[in-house]
Amino acid sequence: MDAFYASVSLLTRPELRGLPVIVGGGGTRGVVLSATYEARRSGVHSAMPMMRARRMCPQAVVVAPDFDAYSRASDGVMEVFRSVTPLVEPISLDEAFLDVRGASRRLGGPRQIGEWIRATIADEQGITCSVGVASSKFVAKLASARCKPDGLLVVPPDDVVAFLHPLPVGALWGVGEKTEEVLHRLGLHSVGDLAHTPVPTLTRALGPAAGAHLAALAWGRDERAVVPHEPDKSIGAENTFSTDVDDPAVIARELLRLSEKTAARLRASHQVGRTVSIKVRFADFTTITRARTLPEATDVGRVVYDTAVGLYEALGLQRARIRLVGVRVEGILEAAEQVHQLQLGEREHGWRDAEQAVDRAARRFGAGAVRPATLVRPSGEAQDTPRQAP
DNA sequence: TCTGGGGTCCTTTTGCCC
DNA sequence: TCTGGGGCAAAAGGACCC
Repeated sequence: MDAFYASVSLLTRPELRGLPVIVGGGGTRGVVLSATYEARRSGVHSAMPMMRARRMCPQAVVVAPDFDAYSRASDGVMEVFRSVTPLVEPISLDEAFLDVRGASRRLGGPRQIGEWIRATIADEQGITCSVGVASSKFVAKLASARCKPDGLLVVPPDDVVAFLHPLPVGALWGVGEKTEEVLHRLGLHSVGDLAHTPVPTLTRALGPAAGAHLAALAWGRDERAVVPHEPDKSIGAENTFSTDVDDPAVIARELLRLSEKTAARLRASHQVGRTVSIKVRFADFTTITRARTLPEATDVGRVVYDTAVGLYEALGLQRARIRLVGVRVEGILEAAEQVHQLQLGEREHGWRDAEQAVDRAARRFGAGAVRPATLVRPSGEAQDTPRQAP
C-alpha cells in the first residue's frame, strides 16, 4: 500500500485530501508512522522524530493513528491477495509477497494480475497500492518501491541485472545506515560496485552471512521462497515513558503491565514460551537486555512478571533515569506441545487459573475489565499510556 | 534533532562440561 | 591441581525491517 496509515486515515477525514498529513503519536516523544506524499515533499518520512517533522512541515496536519482501522483495511487487502493465490506471505499490515506462478492460467499474466489487484483494492478499500513483479522476492520488492505511488513495474528475468546495478547500495533490502556507511568507506556506492567486489572483501567487512548475502543479491540471486505464515519466535511489549522515570515502583508497575499484556497474547494464541527477556533504555538512549530461561515454558503473567522483576533488580540500578522498559517472551511453542511436569505438593489452582478467569471476563466486558490492583490508578493521576475506560 | 513498537536475524561473549 | 581447548547453549548486543 502507498502511505498506508495516512491513506486509511484520510478515508474518514476526506477534507484533508491534498494536504500534508502526518500520522504519529500525539505525545512529545513520538516518531512519524506515515505521511502523505504532500508532507513527504517537505522531507518528512516515516521513523522521523515528530518534533523534527513538525519543524520541517509546520503546515502539516497531525493525526493520531487508528490501528483498528488499519487492521481492518489490512484484512480486506490480504483477502484480495488470497483470492489470487494461497501463497501469500504478509510482511506487515500493508505489504505481502505473492507467488503467482500457479495463478496465470486462471487470471492471466503477472501484469494483469497486478493490475487486477490494484483495481480491486482501490475499489474495495479506497486506497492505492503499488505492485512490483519479478522472478525473486527482493527484486519484486525493489520494483514496487521504484514505481510508488500508485504504480506497477514488471522486471523480466533478463532485465534484472540492468535494473539493479544503477541503484544505490542503500536501496537493497538489508542495507541500513550502518552497512551503507561501511560500504561507502570501501568506495562502493552502487549495486553494480557491490557486484564487482570480491566476496571475501565483503565478508571481511560485513561478516560471513551479510557479505555472502549481499554478493548474491547484487547479481539478482535470491532463492527465498514465498512462505505463508511462519510461526512466531517471540512475543513482547515495550513502552517509552512520556518523561524519563527514576522511581522503582513506577518501573515495577510498568513491567507488570507489559508482562500481563504479553502473557495474555500468548494465551490468546495458545502458545507458551521458555525465555523471558527485559529491555531497558536509559535516558541517554543506551539500551541493554537481560534474559532468563525458565525450567518450563509459561503463558502466566505472574511468572513472566516475577522473572522480569528479578532480571531488573539484578541490574542493581540506583535511581537511574529510565526512558523505556520492555518485556519479551522467546522460545515459543504451541501450548499443546508443552507437557507440564507435576510437582509433589503443588497447589491445585494457581495464577494460571486466575488469569484464565480474567481472560473470560475480558471477553465479556472488554480488555482491562479485571486487572491487578496496582494497575488501577486513582483518577486524575497522569498516565503514560492511554488506556480504555475501566 | 532527538530518536516508537512490533519483530527477525546474526555475531560475539560467556559459562559449563568433558 | 592446574591449564587448555572443543563443543554447546544461553545471553547480550546490534543491525535491520515495516
